[in-house]
Amino acid sequence: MSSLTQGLNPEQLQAATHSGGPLVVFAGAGSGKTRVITQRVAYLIEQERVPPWRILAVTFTNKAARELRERLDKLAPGQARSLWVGTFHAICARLLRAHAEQIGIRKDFVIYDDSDQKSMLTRVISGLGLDDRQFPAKQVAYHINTAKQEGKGPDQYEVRDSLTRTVREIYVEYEKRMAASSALDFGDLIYRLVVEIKARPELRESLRARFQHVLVDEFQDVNHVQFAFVEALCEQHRNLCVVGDDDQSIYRWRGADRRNILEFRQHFPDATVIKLEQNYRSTGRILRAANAVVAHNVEREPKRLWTENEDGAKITVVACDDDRDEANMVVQAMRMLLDNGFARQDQALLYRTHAQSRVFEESLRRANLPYRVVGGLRFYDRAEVKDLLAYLRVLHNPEDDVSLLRIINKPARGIGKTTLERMVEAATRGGTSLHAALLAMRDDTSQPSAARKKLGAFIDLLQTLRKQSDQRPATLARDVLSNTGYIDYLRAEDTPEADSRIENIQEVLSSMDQYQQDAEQPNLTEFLELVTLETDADRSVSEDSITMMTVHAAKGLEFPIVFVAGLEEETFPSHRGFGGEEDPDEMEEERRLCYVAFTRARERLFLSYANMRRVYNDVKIRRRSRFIDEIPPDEMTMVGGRRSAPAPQRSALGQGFTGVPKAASGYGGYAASSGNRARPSGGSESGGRYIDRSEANDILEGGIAPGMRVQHSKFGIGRVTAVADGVPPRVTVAFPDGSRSIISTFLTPV
DNA sequence: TATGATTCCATTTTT
DNA sequence: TGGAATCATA
Repeated sequence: MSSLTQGLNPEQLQAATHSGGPLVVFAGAGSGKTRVITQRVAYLIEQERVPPWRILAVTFTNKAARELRERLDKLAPGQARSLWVGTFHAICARLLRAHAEQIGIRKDFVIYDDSDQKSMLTRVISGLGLDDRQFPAKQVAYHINTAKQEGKGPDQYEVRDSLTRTVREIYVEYEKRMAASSALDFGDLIYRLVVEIKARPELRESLRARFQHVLVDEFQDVNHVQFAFVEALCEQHRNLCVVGDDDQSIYRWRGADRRNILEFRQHFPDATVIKLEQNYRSTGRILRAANAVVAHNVEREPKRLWTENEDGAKITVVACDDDRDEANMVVQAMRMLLDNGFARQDQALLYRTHAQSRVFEESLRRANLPYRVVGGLRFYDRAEVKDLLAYLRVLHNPEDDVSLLRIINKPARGIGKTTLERMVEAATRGGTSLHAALLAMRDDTSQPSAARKKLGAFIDLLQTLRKQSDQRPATLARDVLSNTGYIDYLRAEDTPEADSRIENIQEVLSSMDQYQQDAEQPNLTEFLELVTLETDADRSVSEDSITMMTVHAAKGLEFPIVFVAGLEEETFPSHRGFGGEEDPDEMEEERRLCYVAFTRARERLFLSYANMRRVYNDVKIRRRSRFIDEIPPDEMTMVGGRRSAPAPQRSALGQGFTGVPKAASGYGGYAASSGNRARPSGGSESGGRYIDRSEANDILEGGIAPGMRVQHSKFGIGRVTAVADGVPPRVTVAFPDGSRSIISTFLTPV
């Protein structure tokens, strides 16, 4: 046991070795949460002798699940394999398949992702003769998904007005079509299982008997059905351990309910409460800044995060003229850091919305710095990837309407709109799948013979594929590509994008090969499920590049250097409500988001904001974010704000910047430190208004540059005449009564 | 059926 | 502003 729990602090130890009964762990940012969960699972297996297959650990991402398994494998070799670890969705999908017969669904049901769901809804809405402008699929999807999160089926869905009445109508029809397609959407995976658990005592008993201990990570972001699921599993043995941080709850808009963790003690009055408050990740300054900001929230579990780490450098706040200026400042600082021995993968840039990434991408490209943008379009969402998967899905489960519709005329095989409309109509009327309608239509002599022939050819194609394949995913996929001429169809486009599409197809094939090697029993069902439940962040491998992502995507990650950009009112915190009144709950969530952003940083935190920002078509004046003002002034250094931006060349930027600005000697002449681990491959060129070396140095070393007016507590106000390298830099200042050399940290710009 | 024009949309997005 | 999706037209 001692080897198992070595190096844990008393609270961590208590959490890891808690033997049973409800337990809630409030785990602040960087408090070693993952470690505790892993150690706890190991403890249960090794000490309490709980068989691994009777332990269920729920994580919020597939990546977290993988990590947990890997770590556990080191702690308790050989035990990790049979442990139940996964996201709510993955776990529930697995349980639904295992009990499919009992529940009365196809064992090989497909999982519809958001875009599949939207296609289905679009069809249902127009099938009901409704105006799709009045009832956009996206909005209806939101209502249906919310209902499922709250555990409400069409029957429980509350009708309040004419809109909800129609939504309910759509909901009913949608469920019918989903059933005909043997498809489940994301929400269904959990909702459906909960419904069945409630309705079927024998299922309930078998699930209860199966899991002896349940652990849930990121509990602050659990929604109602998810909680109901967990509660149902633990009702008897009550061995439920939940871990989370209410300050890091950032998915309220998706149904996450912080009350689940805040009110855990009401649900389980005998719950043990443990708070992990020691932070092992960040410097004192970063932690104090993050704490100070989040302390402005009213509704939170009181806690005091502390650290034994040293204070570290002050947080640098950079004021910029506009968004382009901001991008240049940040990139310049990144280059300086690279010169000072930090690697590219040590640095991350976080922003509130994806839209902000573009300017930075441009700047990074100009600076020749490799970067990686996490999120945005999921790999498996690319059209060509979806096409290939749709073929596989149809071959595997012909009833999958959405996939069938997607591929029936791709590549074009002369099955036109009218034919399809008739088919859809027949399927809806008969309550059958499209596939059934397709077969019937081919055999219906009252249909035009040309159409019947084309349909017949398509049916034969599917037949052939189904027969000739040995059903291993990769083989099947290759057969699909060759028999349908899909690659040629792409190639025929003859565009540069087509090439990258073909590459993407190749990547799918190789991921299939990989899967076949890794999986115990490779099969199409499992592969398809894996692919729909996998996100882009899950696939991302760390390369030697700077990482850019939204704050949401950064949750759970950490970096030595973190830049948070766009700290302006309206941007971060994001929008306010319509009437100008801001919603306090929303503002608190924004503040938590800010807390998450800051606490990703280990050593250095850079914040930036722009006084002017392009928003869609026009330029808006921006005010610095209140979150900056909530940071204790002592913890930060303000840089910039004094530069006026003449930049006549700015307009030339749009056409692509080619020349090297005249002033561009500063960066090239910079004396690099000896500890270089990575170097920017670019030359000394930089785009936009050039930031000279002293300015860049400001950003890094505390905002002191020649020419600036600075204040010293003893000598008063003076002007900087020179800055010498060093950390912190020594600054020569001309005071009224003579020149002095002073360490920059004793100076404040005025 | 392929293209160019037009229109629509834009917060975050663990699954 | 920019991109994706849908529409119109040859």
